[in-house]
Amino acid sequence: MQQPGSVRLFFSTVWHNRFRPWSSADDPGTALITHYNHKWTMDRYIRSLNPAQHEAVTTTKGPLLVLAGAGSGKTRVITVRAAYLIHKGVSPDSIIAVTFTNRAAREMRGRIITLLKRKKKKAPVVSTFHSLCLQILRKEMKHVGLRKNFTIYDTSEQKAMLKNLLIDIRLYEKQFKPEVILERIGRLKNSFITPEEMDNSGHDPLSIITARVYPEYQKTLRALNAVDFDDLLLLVIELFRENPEILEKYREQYRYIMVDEYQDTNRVQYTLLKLLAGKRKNLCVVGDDDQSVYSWRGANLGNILDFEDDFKGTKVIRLEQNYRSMGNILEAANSLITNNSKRMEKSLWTSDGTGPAVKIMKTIDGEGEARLVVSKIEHLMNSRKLDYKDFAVIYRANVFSRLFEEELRRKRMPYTVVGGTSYFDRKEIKDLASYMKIILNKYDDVSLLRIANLPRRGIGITSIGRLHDHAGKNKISLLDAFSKASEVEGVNAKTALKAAALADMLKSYRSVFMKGKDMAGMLAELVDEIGFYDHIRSFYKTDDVAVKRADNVKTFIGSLKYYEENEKSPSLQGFIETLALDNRPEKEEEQGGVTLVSLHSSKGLEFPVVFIVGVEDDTIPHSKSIDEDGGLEEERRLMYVGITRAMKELFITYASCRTKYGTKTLTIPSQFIGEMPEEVVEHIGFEAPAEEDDIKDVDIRDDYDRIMGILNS
DNA sequence: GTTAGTTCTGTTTTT
DNA sequence: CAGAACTAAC
Repeated sequence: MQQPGSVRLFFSTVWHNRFRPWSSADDPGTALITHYNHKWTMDRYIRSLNPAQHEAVTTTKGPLLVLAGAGSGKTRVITVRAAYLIHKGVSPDSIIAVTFTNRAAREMRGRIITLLKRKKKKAPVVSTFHSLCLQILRKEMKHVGLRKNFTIYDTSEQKAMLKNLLIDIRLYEKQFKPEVILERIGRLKNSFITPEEMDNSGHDPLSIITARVYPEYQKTLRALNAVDFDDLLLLVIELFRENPEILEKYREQYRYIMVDEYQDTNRVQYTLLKLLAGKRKNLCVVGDDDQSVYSWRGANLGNILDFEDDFKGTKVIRLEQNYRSMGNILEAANSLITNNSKRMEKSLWTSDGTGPAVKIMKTIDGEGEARLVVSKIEHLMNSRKLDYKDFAVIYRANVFSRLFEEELRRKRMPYTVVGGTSYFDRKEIKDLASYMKIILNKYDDVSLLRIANLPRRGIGITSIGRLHDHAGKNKISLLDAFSKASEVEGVNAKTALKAAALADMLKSYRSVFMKGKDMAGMLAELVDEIGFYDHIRSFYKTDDVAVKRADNVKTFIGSLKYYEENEKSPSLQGFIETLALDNRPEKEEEQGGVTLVSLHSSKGLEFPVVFIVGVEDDTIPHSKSIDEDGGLEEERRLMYVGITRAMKELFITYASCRTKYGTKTLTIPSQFIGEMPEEVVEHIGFEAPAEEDDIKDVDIRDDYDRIMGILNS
């Protein structure tokens, strides 16, 4: 039942906390929980929820679909629900919460732990789909066709492997790039089509090549004792289907399943959930169809739209009260999203004030846009006593970040770029990781190929090719072929010696690493032995770049050390898996600067002041998306996600001229701008001056002051 | 086997 | 324009 009194009390507390003028972007839930931890009991947590949230938390049996609009306390529902279940006597071991990203998992785990602190109860498992599956595979290894120490291939390794394969079977054609074929294969795998069931009736060349290559691809992966990301889930599903008793074991184990960001699940993940839920069907999924922006990656909106049909007796709960954004922002978002036809009807509301209008600003070009946004941030910081971290600049494509980075650097303002090239994707890191992978898994030809002549040790592609062929013919691993290089035809004695030496070295490191003692020290030694720093110095022409790359290597060694010190039973395999599955540096600390982030990765974040930039036709919606089925609607959802990140103030900017691929192009404003109601927006035409000091012309000066006046009022 | 010059191609991104 | 990938000449 509803508890009006306490609801009121709770929200006024939150409001107070949150709307202390320009307070930080803390989530109200977290802030409250940490702050009042000492006196809030579970009962009060429960009563502090609004009626819909309350119902979601206390409905513990059967299938439950929570349609949670942006900023409606979705994560809070999951965390409090977990705590509630435990409070009701459910063992923490019986509960599992599944997320997509490690970031989300970490955050959720942290919040649940906070909630449970008083009770000193063990926290339930919070895991991503992939790490959950990896764990299961590891435990049930003997039932799966994998050998010990198998390797997980990331996208680039997948690509490298496929390319080699294509060359081997003489199907490598430039017009059919490995990544395109890989995408096809991925689609097949995620539709549960095995190589044997492959439909060979395709007519176009790409289909023919895919049909031909897919079985080989899968065979090769197994030969290399490797799996790709899709396999992690598929192998578990296969395991469950072939071994009902094992499935039963996990069903008994995980009696309560919760899924976050359910709109992002693909068919395979959904199947896995169905299998795990079993007859009990204690499956609680939380998501927002309006925030589904990953369909290009296989996310299936059908999963959310069909949930009710698939699980008979599903209880559907809508969370429509928004605790994040002011009225005008919400209104703009609501109005925009109603232009989508395929969606579950819901409408966000707030009991908060309307707040300032959504400001739409036009600038002459991309550079002017950056100057305008940055100077606007400067002004707001001073006038509203805001911090750098209260601002976010959100763009459609990562290339946009550069303009803003340059401008922020020029003004010496701190900033953090979210996403982009990850630290572990750096070449030098991947090189070292390949060394570690081949040391761990001697069948991992892809890794050996990568480092065979890196640093240069005189083993050229011709010799490598011969060794590779030899390995293929004799059905031995490439590493073994290296060891016996002298027996291989066409490899000259000198080269053979070098190859054998490399193999020896790798094998000797294997025994050392396997002891699991001071692996960081071992790695440092390895780096030394192969002369990696010299290699970096010669590879990168300029000194400062080389120094930076060398620093990355040191950081990498440091992260291994960190791993060893913080892991209960550290192992080489464990570290490499962390690398593959949790692709983030250890210290992902918020540096407290202005946040630069793509629309996609802004999902789940919130900021008092948000600038969505480059809101032009062909950018949002992106020209490449509109041809695709439902592409426009997905782009609209993307815009919706961006808008709903803003708490207090939202700026939407576009430039009338933009440099694309080195040429200036005239642009037109995005159609989405017109889809927001006139009552909540304010248009400001504005040409940013090059620099405040450069303004000599009085007219421009006046104009600048006038518009700044409007903006700051 | 290595290196320097040339062509091509540009979303989004987690695991 | 800029980075990757590829080709042709040392």
